[in-house]
Amino acid sequence: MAKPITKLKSIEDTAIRLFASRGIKEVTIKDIAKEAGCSEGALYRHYMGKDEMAWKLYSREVEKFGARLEALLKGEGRFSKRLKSAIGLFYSFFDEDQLTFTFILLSEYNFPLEKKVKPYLNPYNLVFDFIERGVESGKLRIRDPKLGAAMVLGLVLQPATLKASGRFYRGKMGERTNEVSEACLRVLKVRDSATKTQRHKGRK
Amino acid sequence: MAKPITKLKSIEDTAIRLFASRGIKEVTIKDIAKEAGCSEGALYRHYMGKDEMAWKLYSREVEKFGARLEALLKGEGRFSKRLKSAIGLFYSFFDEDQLTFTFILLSEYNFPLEKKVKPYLNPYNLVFDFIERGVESGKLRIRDPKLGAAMVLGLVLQPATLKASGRFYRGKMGERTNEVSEACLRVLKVRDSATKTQRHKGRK
Amino acid sequence: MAKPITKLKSIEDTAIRLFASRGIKEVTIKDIAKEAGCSEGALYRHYMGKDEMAWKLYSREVEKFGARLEALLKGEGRFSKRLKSAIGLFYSFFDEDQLTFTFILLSEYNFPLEKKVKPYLNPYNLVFDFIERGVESGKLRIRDPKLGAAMVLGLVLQPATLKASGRFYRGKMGERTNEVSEACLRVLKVRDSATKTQRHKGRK
Amino acid sequence: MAKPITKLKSIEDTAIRLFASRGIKEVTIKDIAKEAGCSEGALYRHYMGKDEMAWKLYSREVEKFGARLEALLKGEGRFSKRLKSAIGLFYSFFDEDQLTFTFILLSEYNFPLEKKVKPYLNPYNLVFDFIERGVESGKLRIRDPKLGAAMVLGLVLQPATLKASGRFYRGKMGERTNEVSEACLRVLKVRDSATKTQRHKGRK
DNA sequence: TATGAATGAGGATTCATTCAT
DNA sequence: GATGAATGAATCCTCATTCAT
Repeated sequence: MAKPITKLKSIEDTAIRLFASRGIKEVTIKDIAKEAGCSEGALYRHYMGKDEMAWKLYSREVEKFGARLEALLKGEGRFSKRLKSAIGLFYSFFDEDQLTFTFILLSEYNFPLEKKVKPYLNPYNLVFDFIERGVESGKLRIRDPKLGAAMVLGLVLQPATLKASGRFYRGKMGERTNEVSEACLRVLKVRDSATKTQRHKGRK
Repeated sequence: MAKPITKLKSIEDTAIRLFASRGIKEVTIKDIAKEAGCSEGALYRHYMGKDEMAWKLYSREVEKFGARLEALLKGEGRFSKRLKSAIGLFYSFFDEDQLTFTFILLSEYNFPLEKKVKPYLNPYNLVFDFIERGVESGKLRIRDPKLGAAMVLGLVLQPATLKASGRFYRGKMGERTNEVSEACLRVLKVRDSATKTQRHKGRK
Repeated sequence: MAKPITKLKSIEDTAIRLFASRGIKEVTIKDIAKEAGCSEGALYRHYMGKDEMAWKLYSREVEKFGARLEALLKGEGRFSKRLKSAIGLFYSFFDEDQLTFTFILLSEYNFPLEKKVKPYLNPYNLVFDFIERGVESGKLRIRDPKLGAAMVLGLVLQPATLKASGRFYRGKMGERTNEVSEACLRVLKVRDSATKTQRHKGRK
Repeated sequence: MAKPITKLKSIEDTAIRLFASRGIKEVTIKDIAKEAGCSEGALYRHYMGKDEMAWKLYSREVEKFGARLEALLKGEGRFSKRLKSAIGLFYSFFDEDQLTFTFILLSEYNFPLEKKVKPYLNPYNLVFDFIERGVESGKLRIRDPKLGAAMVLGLVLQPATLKASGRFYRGKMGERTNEVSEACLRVLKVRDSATKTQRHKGRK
């Protein structure tokens, strides 16, 4: 156990870090090899090429996150509670592994359209389903769940994007969970007791 | 005199179209030349190189939009009215020139950090200033204008991003202006008559 | 007309020469560029890659030769006369452009099977058709034209192959045209006056 | 003790098969290891490297065949009989182990010129010596034994080459031994009783 | 001993940019 | 000017061979 028998982890960590900070296209195999402390060819034992590596890392991380998100959104509890937990999950992911979060955020549109993560682990789909169920059950007074999901996702992610690019406050994103969650509830026109309470507090 | 103008326009239109659909990095000079119907060298008559071309087109379009946005956000009228006009501007830009809109959206993080559009025409700055003035004047009951601006921008842009990538309804974005505007007002906790009306309707 | 505006000819000549002497696989782009006096990238203006270049040169030369062969084999005159002319053509091709001849000989089995020269210019097909017509018209007393064509081709080409690899006499292949032609006539059991004369002479 | 022998055999069989179907250069160590069911490193236990392996396999097979050929060509019996046996040997080799035959045929020009099989087991040399002795003893009425050997070899091998590449009849090559042998006798202008009989039959 | 990850020296290819015509 | 062939540095990738485990 002294030495790892493979440099795969080092390669992957380095790749995610570089992809996050410079974008996939700007990172060369040479860069990764140099920073991972291995030869350029080592990469090809584990991946068919740079593009495949980028996609595999991206989909793996998205799906890993998607699995955690699914557990929260499909779990027990009031709508508003689950939503808040989900946003907490987004932001704790950001705070704990900003590189991976940023990698995901920035890479989304850098893959061919036919490449798709598993649909049932796709965060956008999960959020959409969650909101659609909320609309159908009458808990949300908005009309269009697709638009609602898009707005909520943008609302949640844009502050993180801004922070990732260094144009935001220094604190943890987790500290914003409450404010952002309440904004989401207002966007979605949620009616359950938590929201009412919220509004009362807001008014006083 | 018409001809050279036309040729440059053809190059720029082609470049924006290709950049929007494939990303700057994936587009070669040869691609642009072929589709614009000119030689590879012709491009260098107008721009110093591909990167400069991409940046000039990007900053020009962002600033052109920024100028229109500024006129609305700094204009007369109630906060809610101006916000709605601004969102209408975003979405009519999208509907009328989706390629350019997409080019801007996707290219934002593809330039070196030191490249910056003129700050007073930067849409994010304009939105931030607008919201900050709203907070300062007491029209918005949120605490952090930076967070508010980020949330609102994400809320507005994410539906457009989704539509640009083909994962949204077929209609015009302009049709969503009302819903999205109202969501923004709720996010920002605007207090002026328009919002109140909105809430009353919502409660009944 | 002072300078050629392209180095294509130089590249192609060099490529054929190197392919002939070392085999396609053993020749690198760098080798070709160096000997052709150009950069490595120059090649890619004219061909999509090394493999495509090799195939294009191969098929072009085979087809060029095939066209000359066709004119002889489908021309006027007795069977034996045309056969002899054809063999003369093979050997004068060898004597005049040994590099190209050798390139063709050695490269035949270095291409994927689905790559095919135009069938009506394929020398093997032309010889086969020629012999088949001879069999059908009763001029040849062999049974199987396919076998006959294969034997004749091998008989004609093997001496050239040997010579190309430096394991043969120094003289011109053209000097062997008569002996080889007569051997072919005997293999094919040709009956027309020329052959009979030949046999009489042989017996005395 | 059976196992290691079997493993080596599996590597060699696989190598010959892959070399025959794709050419030495196109086959990688990884390919061989995968198809032979062993590790990449295992190969280096038996050979110093890929090139050495290819050459050892080639020369071993050529010499094995050469030994059998020598026995026939230097054996007893009329010239024509021995020639026919030799051709039978070529074709039964082909029929019984087409992969090895093809490997030999296609690999001949893929080794450095200084690599040579043992001269007294080299099939070309054996055929040349055989024919030279025939010429010297007056059994063949051709002048140039080197040309004769080349013609005969080409005549015999070309049909096999064609068959190996799938462009020939389905039957066994062995069925062509008679026709090909007789063609060789005519090429070589053999005079011994067998030939005369042949000609008589041919004329009727 | 057997494995297969890693090496590293190339090799093919790309492509923004230059420049002779 | 306009053209597009050529440049050449950078990039991705290959693969025989080595070697730590």
